[in-house]
Amino acid sequence: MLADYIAQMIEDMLNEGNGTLELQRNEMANRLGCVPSQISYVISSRFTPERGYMIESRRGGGGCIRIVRKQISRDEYMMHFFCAVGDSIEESETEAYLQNLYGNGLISSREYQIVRAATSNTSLSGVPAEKRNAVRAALFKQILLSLMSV
Amino acid sequence: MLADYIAQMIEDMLNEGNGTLELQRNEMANRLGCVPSQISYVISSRFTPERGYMIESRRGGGGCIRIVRKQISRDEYMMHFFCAVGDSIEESETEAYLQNLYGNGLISSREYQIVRAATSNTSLSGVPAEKRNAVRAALFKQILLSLMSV
DNA sequence: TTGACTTTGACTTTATTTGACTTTCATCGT
DNA sequence: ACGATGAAAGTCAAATAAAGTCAAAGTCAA
Repeated sequence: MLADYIAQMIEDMLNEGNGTLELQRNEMANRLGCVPSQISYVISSRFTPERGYMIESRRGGGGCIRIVRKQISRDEYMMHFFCAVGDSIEESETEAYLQNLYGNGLISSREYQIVRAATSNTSLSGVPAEKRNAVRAALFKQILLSLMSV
Repeated sequence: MLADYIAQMIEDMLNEGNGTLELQRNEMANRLGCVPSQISYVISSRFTPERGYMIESRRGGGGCIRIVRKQISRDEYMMHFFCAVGDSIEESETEAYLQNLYGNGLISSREYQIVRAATSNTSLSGVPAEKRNAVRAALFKQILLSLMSV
C-alpha cells in the first residue's frame, strides 16, 4: 500500500534528520509518481499530534511541510517530571528540570522564561525561607499539571 | 527562496547597525540581481509594525529606505500592567489581568494556563494566608518582567 | 454488504516573482 | 528663483509556485 510506504519513507527521513524534516509536497509526490494530496493524506492520518508529531507548513513559492517528532508522548513526560519533583525543591534544581523541558521542545523559550521567573527565589522572597522550597515544589507541580494536554 | 534570503540579509544588517538600517532599494536589488519591487515585497511582508519594525522612506535622488526595529510597544504595555499590580493582589484580580493580556494577544493560551496555575491559591497554599497576596504580586510582577523583550 | 481506509483530482488559498506605470524629490541650467 | 530632468521609491496586477480542502471513487476485510 502506497500510504504505508510513504509513511515509512517519512519515518526514515525523520531518523536521518534526527527528529525533524522538511519536505516539499509536490516534489515528493513527483518522485513517487503519486498525486500531491496523497502526501497530505499520509501526514494527516499518520503523523498526528496524538502520536507525537508536530506539523507546520508554508504555501506559495518555496513552500514546504515541516514535521517534528517528539520523543515521548507529552503527558507521559510531564508526569515523569511531576513525580520527580517531590514536595520540596531548590531553585537550581528547578532550573535543571526546566532546561530539560525546553531542550525537549515541551515548552517554548517564553514559557521557559515565565516558569523560571515564577519559581525564582526573587519571586518567593516574601515566603519564609524554611517554607520556600516546599512552596516552589507546589508551584512547579501545579504548572506542570497545567501544561498537560494543552 | 529569494525573499527569505533578502529578509535574512536585512536582519543581519539591522544587527550590525544595532537596530537601525538605511538601504537603497535599487542599489540592493542590483547587487542581488532582482527587481527593486522584490525588496519592497520583502519589507512589506516581513518587516511590519506588528512584528516590531518601523519603516520610513524617501523617494527621489539619494532616496532610501529606513528600517528601525523596536520592541517597545509590547514592553510598554507590559510595563503598564507591571505598575498596575502594586504590592498585593487577589487571585481573582490576577485572573482579570491575565484575561486582558490573553485577549490582547500578548500571551498565548498555554502561557495563560501557566501563569494562572502559578498565581493560584492552590499553588500558594503553603504561604501563610496573610502573606499570600503580597507573594502573588511579587510573583506576577516577576513574570511580567520575564515577558518583556523576549 | 457495509464501513473504514486509500487513492485521485478538481478547485481554493496563500506566497513569491516580475515588470509596467506612478509619484516624489534633488539638482542643474537659465 | 524656477522649471526641466533624472533618480529614486511606491503601487499594483499578472504570472507562477506551492500547499490545503474536499468529495467522489476505489479497495479490502469483517
